[in-house]
Amino acid sequence: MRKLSSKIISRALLYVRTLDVLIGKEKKTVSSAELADITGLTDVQIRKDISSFGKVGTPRVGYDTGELKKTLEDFILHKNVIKVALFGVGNLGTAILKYPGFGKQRLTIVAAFETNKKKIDKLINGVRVYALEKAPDILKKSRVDIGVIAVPSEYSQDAADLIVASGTKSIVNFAPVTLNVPKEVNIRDIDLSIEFLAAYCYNQ
Amino acid sequence: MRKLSSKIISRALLYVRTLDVLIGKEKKTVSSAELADITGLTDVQIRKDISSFGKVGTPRVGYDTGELKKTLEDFILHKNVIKVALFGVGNLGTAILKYPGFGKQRLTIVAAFETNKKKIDKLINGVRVYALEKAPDILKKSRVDIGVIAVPSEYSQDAADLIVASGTKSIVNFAPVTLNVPKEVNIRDIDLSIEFLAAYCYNQ
DNA sequence: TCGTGTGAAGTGATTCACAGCG
DNA sequence: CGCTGTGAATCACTTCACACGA
Repeated sequence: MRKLSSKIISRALLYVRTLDVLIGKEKKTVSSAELADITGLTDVQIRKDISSFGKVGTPRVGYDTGELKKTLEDFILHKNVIKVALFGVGNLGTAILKYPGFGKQRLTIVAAFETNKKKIDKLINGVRVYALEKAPDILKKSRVDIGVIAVPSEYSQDAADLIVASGTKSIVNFAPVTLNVPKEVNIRDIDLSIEFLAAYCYNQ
Repeated sequence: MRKLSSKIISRALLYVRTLDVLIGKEKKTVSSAELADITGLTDVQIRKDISSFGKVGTPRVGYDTGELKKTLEDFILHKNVIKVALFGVGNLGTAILKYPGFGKQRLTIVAAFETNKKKIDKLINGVRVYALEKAPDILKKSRVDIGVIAVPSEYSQDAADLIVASGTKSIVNFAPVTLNVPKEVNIRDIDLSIEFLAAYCYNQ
């Protein structure tokens, strides 16, 4: 199996999200043109993407919504539960803990880590907040798939080091800092300032 | 002037962020190789990007940090203050209001809108929270550059409609929904579930 | 005929290789 | 030399055009 590009993966996840809505509406089949209409992409691109996961469409009918969703999820996720560990329970971290969308997408936050004593040992939306020092132990026990960094910039590299040391190979970084990690670790940077400005600049 | 791609813009903003740090450290000049080392990109790409904004480097010395930052900012931002209006003051919206990074990047949140009466008229981090119904009036008065959608999915299209009606041409959307807007409006979607899963999938 | 699947063509982005300049 | 700037080549992605199957 060849490595899928980051772009195809993001679109595939968008298809899964869309199919989820359609399935909720009891829609049994969907054409690439309908998916294109909902997602804002083109029908050809959607067919091309889907074909790279193995063919599942029926000419003149389209795709079976449930089957397509399962095909995509199985192909790109491989497992039923993706475990997340969160570093930093400030405003953004708390927002992530309370984010309602994760359940549907097989995502579970298994632990959060903080240095602020007032927050340690609290339970937020069912997730336990631990002292940062407990991270190595806890990460060793429950192998997590993704480490999320929502700590202040000064501590973001420390958080990254903890995540890397635990063997986790994927990081989502909200700190406006470029982190140093081994090349086998994948980082997805989300710098809110850059995202906002990029949205604006693109139209200038 | 030709239209810059979204990718170049994001990288340029990353250079600005990096230059900001270097300037804070009193560094006067920087080479493309150093920038490459800090940002994780290649030196050639950085030179190519910079050259598309007009040449400013000196052979054997590199770029003047202050001058380069100014060139990039002036070229892509065009103005000194980028105004943001926020829709939704839930967990994520509050995190955005309290996000410390905006000041440095010429971003200012000028108003927030909510339906929850308990939050209306409050001041969060210096930003006034208004009833959603006030949005058309307020947006008309203070022309904002970016509308940020952090409301529950069900109301995200309504928020988008208000933003579009006000004449704002850039939207950052955190709701896991594909919004319908005229083609001259640029939307940047940030679906946390998709971002998290994409970070994970890319390594599988 | 309608909608899928896909090789081929086209477009856009990145990397290479090297010219130019202090 | 060391570092920038850039045409040329390569690579990646998207769109086109059309074959095929129910």
